[in-house]
Amino acid sequence: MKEARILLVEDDQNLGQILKEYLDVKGFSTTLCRDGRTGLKTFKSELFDLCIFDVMMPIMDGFTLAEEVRKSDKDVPIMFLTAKSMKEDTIKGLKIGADDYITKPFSMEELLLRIRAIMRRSQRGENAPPEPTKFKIGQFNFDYDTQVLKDNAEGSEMKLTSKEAELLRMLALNKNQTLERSKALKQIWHDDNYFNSRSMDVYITKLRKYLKNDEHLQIINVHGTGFKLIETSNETEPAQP
Amino acid sequence: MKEARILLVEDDQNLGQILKEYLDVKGFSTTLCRDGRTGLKTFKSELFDLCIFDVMMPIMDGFTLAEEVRKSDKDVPIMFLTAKSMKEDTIKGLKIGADDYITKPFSMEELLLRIRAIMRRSQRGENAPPEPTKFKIGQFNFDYDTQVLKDNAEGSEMKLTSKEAELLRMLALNKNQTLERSKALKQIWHDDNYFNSRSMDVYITKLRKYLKNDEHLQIINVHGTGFKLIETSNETEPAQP
DNA sequence: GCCAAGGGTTAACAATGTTTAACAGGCTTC
DNA sequence: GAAGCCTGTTAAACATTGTTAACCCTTGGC
Repeated sequence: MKEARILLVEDDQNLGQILKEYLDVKGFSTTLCRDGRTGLKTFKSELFDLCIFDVMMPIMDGFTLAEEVRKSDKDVPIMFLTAKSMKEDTIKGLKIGADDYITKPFSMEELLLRIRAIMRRSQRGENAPPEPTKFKIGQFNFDYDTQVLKDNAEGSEMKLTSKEAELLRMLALNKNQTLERSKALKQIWHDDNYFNSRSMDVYITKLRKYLKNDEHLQIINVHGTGFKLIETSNETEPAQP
Repeated sequence: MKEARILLVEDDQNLGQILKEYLDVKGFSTTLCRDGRTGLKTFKSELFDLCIFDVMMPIMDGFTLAEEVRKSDKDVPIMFLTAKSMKEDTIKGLKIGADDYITKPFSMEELLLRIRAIMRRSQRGENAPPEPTKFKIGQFNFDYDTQVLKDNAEGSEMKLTSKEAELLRMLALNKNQTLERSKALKQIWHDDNYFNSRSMDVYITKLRKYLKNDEHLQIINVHGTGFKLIETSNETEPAQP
């Protein structure tokens, strides 16, 4: 099982640092932000499995941050650190969709137990529909596990690199739909920034070359948004009004 | 449940004696040492389920002692007694792999609760389903205990070295998933650095040679991340989402 | 002690994979 | 249609991995 990523937003530098070190030692990959604004920015550019937000923070409080986060990801588990168990806070948090609360002061051990509980829960969710790893794309068979793309027309096989395979898989999973650039960047490159974005463009070019034998396949760009792998059927000639 | 053994290292004779008596009454078998040096010596010659070290001690402080102990046992739970909750101390301790802290002054009751919590935790770890040591990998049978890899197709047996066996075991445990390079290095080489990483590459080559008779087995590289042992079934039928 | 064998590491070089740079077009907006 | 960002493409630069062989060690026999 891969190292889980945690986004920790805590304005108290001391507590934040201690928590981060502790969680890192316990096998998580933790990113610490000092305030809600940088927290939100970080969340939008990287991929996390769990968010832990302090409620009382300057600039942007934990609840507001959570609401913003929910706008771009409605599933990621969120946990709040509250000064004391205030009913109002609790209710507000529940509305936003918090997964757990922990009231200061708390022991590291307790925090860890709760984190593991949440992880276990959200894993179950993932277990439900296993994502396919073998695809039929036009005249090709693509096996994500072996990273092999087979051209059924020519009978040839091409060995893809891991990045090529990951990108093609995401495109295939979203066939005929737009795959958002930032989504792919977060999942494959783990960071949505300019250089990775250009790198992704290079991979799009490579994939287009791999698929060029089948004229019914195209990877088209959706300007400012992402890419779309489209497969047009042979006999369907749509009328142009 | 067997009587748990505790190694208590505390330079304050009064406190040490009181703690020992209390713990003994509560059903533990406690060994008390007055300083880090004798503590280390004792640890190396006997078996303990838990260590409790005072941080402030002459000759050898608790952290140094813990580091030494970690060299010969990287799993035994260690708990620190600290004069006050010093942030630096906490961080230092966490890096070493402490399981808990307790700040003086503390109540006996609190200490007992924490000890039991730790015991419960480490027991859970032990109770968890024991990791398998015998694997069926494609046309091979691999026995980690005897370090023997048997080729069922040819009927031949190969004797692996310990490093080969450990690496193959980790790959087998993560079959069809990516085994992170750093994870393997930490577990098998105990240090994730450039040279060990190259050494691991050499072992990957060796394992590939061992497995090359079965064409459905591959150890493929996930660039910048690790390796994946994949076993492909004979029939390749791509799923249509 | 000396030698040989085996296991493990380091070195060296080849091959492969990924990112960055550079430049050429494209799409949008005003 | 000009300015400014986005995208397409290529090639060079950089980083990681594959492989072989030499080089340490340690161990055990003589």
